[in-house]
Amino acid sequence: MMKSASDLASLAALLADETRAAICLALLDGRSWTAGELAAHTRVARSTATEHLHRLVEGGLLVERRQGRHRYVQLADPSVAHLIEDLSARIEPRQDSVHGLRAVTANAALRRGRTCYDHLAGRLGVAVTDAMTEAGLLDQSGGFALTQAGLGWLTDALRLEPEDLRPGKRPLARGCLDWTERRQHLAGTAGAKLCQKFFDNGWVARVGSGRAVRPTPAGQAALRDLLGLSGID
Amino acid sequence: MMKSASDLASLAALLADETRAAICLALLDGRSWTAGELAAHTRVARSTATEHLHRLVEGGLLVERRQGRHRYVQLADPSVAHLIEDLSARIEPRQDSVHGLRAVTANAALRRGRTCYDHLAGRLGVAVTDAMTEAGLLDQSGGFALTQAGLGWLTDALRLEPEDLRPGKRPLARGCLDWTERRQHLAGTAGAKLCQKFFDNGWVARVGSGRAVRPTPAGQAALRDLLGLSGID
DNA sequence: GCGACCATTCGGTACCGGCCGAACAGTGTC
DNA sequence: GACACTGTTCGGCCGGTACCGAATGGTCGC
Repeated sequence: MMKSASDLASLAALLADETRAAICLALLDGRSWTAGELAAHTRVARSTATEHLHRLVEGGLLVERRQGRHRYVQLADPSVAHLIEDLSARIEPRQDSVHGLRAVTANAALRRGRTCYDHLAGRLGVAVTDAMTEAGLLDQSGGFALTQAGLGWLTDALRLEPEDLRPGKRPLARGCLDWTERRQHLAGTAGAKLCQKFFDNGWVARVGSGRAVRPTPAGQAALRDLLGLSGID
Repeated sequence: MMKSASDLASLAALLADETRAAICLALLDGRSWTAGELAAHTRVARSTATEHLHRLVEGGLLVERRQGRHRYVQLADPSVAHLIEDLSARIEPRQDSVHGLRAVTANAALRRGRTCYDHLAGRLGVAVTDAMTEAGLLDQSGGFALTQAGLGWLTDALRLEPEDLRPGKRPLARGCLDWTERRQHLAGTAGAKLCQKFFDNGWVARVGSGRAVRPTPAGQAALRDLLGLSGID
């Protein structure tokens, strides 16, 4: 019993450093970054970034892929992303008075819509989730689960493959608490597949180089037709 | 954006110390402990424990209640318990070859059944969850949620108050990953109320002074009658 | 009031860990 | 092969912090 206290502490220690925390937050976009990119992003020397990545990989939070002279890292697992999001959601909802026009517009874009590792978040993610609940596709009254109608909708209307929607190790549907909206949105396997389909169909597109996304005109039409959502930008 | 990295790091830093981690794990039993008890439990000087408790309260993980010359602390919130359980679940499932008879029997008792902050866990908690799923009271196929039948069962068969089962800030039903069974069990408001009812009815009783619980004879009969569960000890 | 007891504050010490720069190794390019 | 570039290793510096013991402040029981 006492042993697991030190395990818990070691795990928490991985995120207890500002630079490592910034690295993990950057990787929340679900993509692979090189060590150099992360060093530049966190404004530390490359040697320092190397050491951090070593610890994070050692601790199982990240996985690496060597390719030529590059070292790509990404989050090990959707559950890691979930963990980091959960921790972020606990942070006091402070009034972040970020100064500078670029920061403000970037923040506004993120609030409007973004990816949260592999699913949609921000106002867009919450709007989709709410519309699905309204339509009886999602049940939030007794927890957070897809209904039978919801499963059918994903395969019929959205043309997802049924074998992609089997409950496996990862839960099919999960609520993920949004740190800007303070509301739940759809995560889990279904949330990931839905997000991927939105990208494949050209319904959403990335804004800039970060995690921000916004619906395309075709996407706005699809949201209106499929979920009765209008006025989503 | 860069700002929240330091927030995340500060939050993680609270759990990144072995003594503070041990304190939080001890408080997972849901009860209030005094500063002195925690100091003895973690084998540090009282002055050291005081400093740790100060930081944990400051960081919002714990709340304190002064009463006479005692200072009682407990976890601030069910979501804190959830967070700590989530982190613990990520810890490598190592073969804990704990030596000594007392440690072995204590561990066996914990594996059999225990409370996880405010709901049932261990083999007992998983067995109840599985039986409820089997009976169509709980839906794990599309997520983790109570069915309409499940809600009715809680009020009719278990005589829980309907007003206690309204979806509020805390989700009604949530899956909580067990670190011994590696399986989900019922948590959230419904899990807490169900656990409380089990105690009130004398169906389960604590074993020793820790978190371990086991069903009473009356509890075994109730589990058989209500859920068709037999052979639970 | 006096003595137990719980908790807190305050120096002081020791150690861990983040950071950098410089040197070095591996990889791709001209 | 020379060069540029990415990433790694190593030594050294520095700040933060976990820890303790002794002294102090409250609170309860006699």
